[in-house]
Formats: sequence, structure tokens, C-alpha cells
Amino acid sequence: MTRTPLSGVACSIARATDLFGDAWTALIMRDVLVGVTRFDDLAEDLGISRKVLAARLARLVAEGVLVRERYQERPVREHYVATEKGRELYPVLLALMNWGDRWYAGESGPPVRLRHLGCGELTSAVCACATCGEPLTADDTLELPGPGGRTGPGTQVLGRLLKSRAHG
Amino acid sequence: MTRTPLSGVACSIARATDLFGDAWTALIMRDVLVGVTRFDDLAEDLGISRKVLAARLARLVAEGVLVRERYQERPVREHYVATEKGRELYPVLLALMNWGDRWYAGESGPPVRLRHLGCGELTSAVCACATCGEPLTADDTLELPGPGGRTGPGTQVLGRLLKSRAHG
DNA sequence: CGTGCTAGGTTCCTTGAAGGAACCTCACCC
DNA sequence: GGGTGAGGTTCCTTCAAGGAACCTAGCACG
Repeated sequence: MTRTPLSGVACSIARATDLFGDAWTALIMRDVLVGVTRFDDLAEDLGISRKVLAARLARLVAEGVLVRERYQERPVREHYVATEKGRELYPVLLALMNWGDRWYAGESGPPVRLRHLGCGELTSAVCACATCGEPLTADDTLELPGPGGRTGPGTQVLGRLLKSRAHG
Repeated sequence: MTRTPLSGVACSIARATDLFGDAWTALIMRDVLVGVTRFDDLAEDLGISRKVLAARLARLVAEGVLVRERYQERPVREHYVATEKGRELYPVLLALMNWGDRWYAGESGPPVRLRHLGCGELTSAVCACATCGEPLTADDTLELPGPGGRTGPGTQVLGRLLKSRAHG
């Protein structure tokens, strides 16, 4: 099968999904960020094959998203903790959670609530414009070719489209 | 292989990744939301196998994320457009893009820039608290069990953790 | 009217990753 | 020196991803 490698593609979404676009990886990161950090706990929690879990963790460590850390000396015990790069995946998880809550939560409501320690309130995450603070949607944003943009594999048509948009 | 079905799991992230946690789906949604909507254009742009593209599109239509729409009568031509449910995946894409920009953009900068039509500025997306508007990070939020929470497969350990947290 | 082009898929075959379960190893503990 | 628990590896089977060829319907043109 040799899943098509997307890491070379000139698109940050492609680069991110190359790592993250795997059903298990998102759930592993959710667990690690929430506090389930040990191999056996992850295996039990996710119901994932131990082989696949080992492979995913190794990948995440290699990518610098997690580090394996000794939390006890005698006996030696290790667990996985998120690096800064890993913690910054949190917004992706919140966005997924928001969407899942909105479209799949049953009558009983969402399975997990979120408390923001900054303001103390139960809340949800919104995707906002970094400049003006207003919510961002697909309809009021425009993608434009950026400085690092090459039209490479994975963005054939998209590249042309963005270029034409930049001119028009 | 029979990818473990996650849709029954009491976690919105799991439900969302069940659909979205696939390298191609995110890229297809990126393209569709940006304006690449025809089968052949998608196939060319992504370099995806036509078979897999057809399967993904069918899945996305079945999930109500895309609809197949006739845009020309003679000859009959159809394309795929995002529903509201699909357009609301945009924040997930922006979060992925942000992360990819931050950690993988080369010296030349990000491949795509974003213009917010609301304020007119080039911008990026931030993940903010819906209540107070401040940015949300993994460190200043706390997950708590919600009304729809059952401890089901996929949240064994997590469920216990959240419960203990709710009491402590 | 037959040949060709384009959009939009299907079919066929091969490979390789996901699942599952058993097995392994090391350090402790009694 | 047998048991236990953490943290993986190994082995085997199955099923979907990739790739490329093939198919079909509707023009369109000479």
C-alpha cells in the first residue's frame, strides 16, 4: 500500500496530516495531553494493538512531538509526555472535538466539557482571526499563495487556482 | 486490517477522526473548500488513486459533509460542494495549517497565506476560549466528564481519570 | 455515422500495514 | 526462585491503498 508520502508537499495541511492524519495518532495525543501517558494505559484506553501503539509512539517521538521520559527509577518506569510541538497540537484536537460535539453529540450532550482555567468558565474553543479576533469561517477567508509556495506534487490544480486568484 | 471503528466511542475526537483521521480526507476537504471541486481536478491535484478518491468522496457524501451537485446540464457535469457540516471542518484545517506552518515551514515562509475578508488583513487562525476570547492551550484547560459521557471502548482509562478529576 | 475527446468513474492485481494474540525480558517482591 | 507488572516484539492473517488499465455516456466534428 505504501501510503503516499505527503511530507514533501508544499502545503502545511499536507505536512500536518502526514503525521496526524491517522485515526490513532489524534487519539494518542488526546490521551497524552489529558494525562494518559503510559504504554499499558494507552493500550487499554484505546483498545489499540500493542504493536501499532509502539509504532505510533516511536513515530511521534521521532517527530519530536512526544518524548519518552523516566518517571521512576526503581523499578525503571517510563512514559510519554508531549513536547511544545506536541502541546501545540491541542488546538487541532479542540477543533476536532468541537466539530464532533456539534454534529455527533446525542441528546444527552457532549461527552466531555472543557473548563478554561484562565477565566474559570466552562467553554468551547472557537477558531478566531489572530488580527481582529472575530471568528473565522471558510466563507470569509481567502487563501493566497505564500512565500514558501512551490506548486509541487499535491497542489497541481490548487497552485494554479491560487495564482489566478492572486492576479484576478 | 479492518480499521477499528471508532464511531461508537464516547469521545467527539474519536468520532471526528473516524471520518477525518485519514490523510486524504483532510486534503480533499481543503481542496473542496478552496475551490477544487471536480473529480478529475481533485485526482490530478492530490495525486490520489482514482479508486480511493471515489471511495472517499462517496464516504464524505454519505456522511453529509459533501454533496454531489450538477453544475452544467449539457453535457451533464457534476462536482462536489461542502455542506454546512463540511464547511465547519474549516477550523480543523486551519488548526492543522497553523501547526504545519509553525513547525514545518522552511526559511521561505509558509506556502499559503490567509486573508480575512472581515477585517481585510493577512492573518492566521488562533484557537480561543469562546467565553473570554483568550487563546486556549493544553496547559490552561481542564477536561471534565460531560453529560453525554459514558465510559465506553476507547475511553477506559480516560473515563476513570476524568471521573477522579471531577471528584478531586 | 464513425471516430475522438472529456468527465467521471470501475475493475483487476499486488503489496504492505492493521489487528490480534502469544511471547519475551527485565526488575522487583516475597 | 516463582510470581507479577511494565513495556514492548514476533508471528500470522486479512483487507484496503496504490497503480494502471478499462469502461460509458454525451457531445462534437468532418
